[in-house]
Amino acid sequence: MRSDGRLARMLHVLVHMALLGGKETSERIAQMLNTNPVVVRRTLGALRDHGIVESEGGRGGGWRMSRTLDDITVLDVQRALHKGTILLPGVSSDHPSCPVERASNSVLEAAHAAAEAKLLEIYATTTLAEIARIALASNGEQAAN
Amino acid sequence: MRSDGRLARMLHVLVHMALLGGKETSERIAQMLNTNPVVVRRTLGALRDHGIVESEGGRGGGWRMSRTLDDITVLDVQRALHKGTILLPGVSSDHPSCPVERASNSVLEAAHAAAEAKLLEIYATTTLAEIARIALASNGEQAAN
DNA sequence: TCCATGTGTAACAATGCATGTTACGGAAAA
DNA sequence: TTTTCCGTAACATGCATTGTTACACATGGA
Repeated sequence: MRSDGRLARMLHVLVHMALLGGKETSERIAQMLNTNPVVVRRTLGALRDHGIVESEGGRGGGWRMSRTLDDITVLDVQRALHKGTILLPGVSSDHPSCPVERASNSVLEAAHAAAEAKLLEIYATTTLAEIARIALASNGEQAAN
Repeated sequence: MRSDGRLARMLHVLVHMALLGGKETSERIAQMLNTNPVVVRRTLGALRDHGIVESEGGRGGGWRMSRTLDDITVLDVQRALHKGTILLPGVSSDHPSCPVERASNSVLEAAHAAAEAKLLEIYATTTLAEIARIALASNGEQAAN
């Protein structure tokens, strides 16, 4: 299975933006994420469509938080980035009518559903404010990245 | 995140092999999985290295179960196919020294660890015999597929 | 009005991983 | 010796994320 670093990156950058408090350009955010501005716009655009951040074009434009860190959960960010389930069961569809295949798939699906429920429970109850608190507790420095 | 159908495929084929009771060639197993023999050898080879199946070369050779379905858990198969964790947190490593990135990663890692624990609990307590029972309950036919 | 500085988006290459496929070499039984 | 298997290397393929370039559009200031 392969990783998708977007959720981690967005948590990272959202906390930074909130701590910095103002407006940030894609260029500056790209530096925080060690990537380039297009990737930032692409990913932050999804968050904008879900009311987490706002963007402004033209000179003096950039990105700004729409809500406070208290009001954003990890699940909100996850939902903005991906629709559907987080974990995918990895079932097989070689012989859809085979009862053995169906039984194998159903067992895996049930297991993954249970794991996903656990994940959702944690995502839904973890706010970005808590991440900020952890970060500040481990290091007083804020604007660093 | 991306799918990996090997676990589902191996559960499928192992139950079939046990129900059929004898020895199967890569060719016949490939038909069960709607693929080709090389993929079967590649994947079953990992199970052989973990004592789940045995292989025999030459004329009349093929694959045979090393244990009964009661004695194989989903976790055993998972472990044979993949080393390490099942779910990967999808962390970021853009600025490893940044406390905000570290806090984000640690939250995600903790959440995934909890989800993985749930998954492991189910995998470890689900035997292939149970999958066979489910399959047989839904359809009396055994050798079909 | 012109220009500098932003976002928005299309288009494409690079990467990683599972999977599919062909082509061999080697082992064992008839 | 020939047939029938497995074992493996060496590719091609499909798909999703990420990186990159290019260009259209918006906005504020000189």
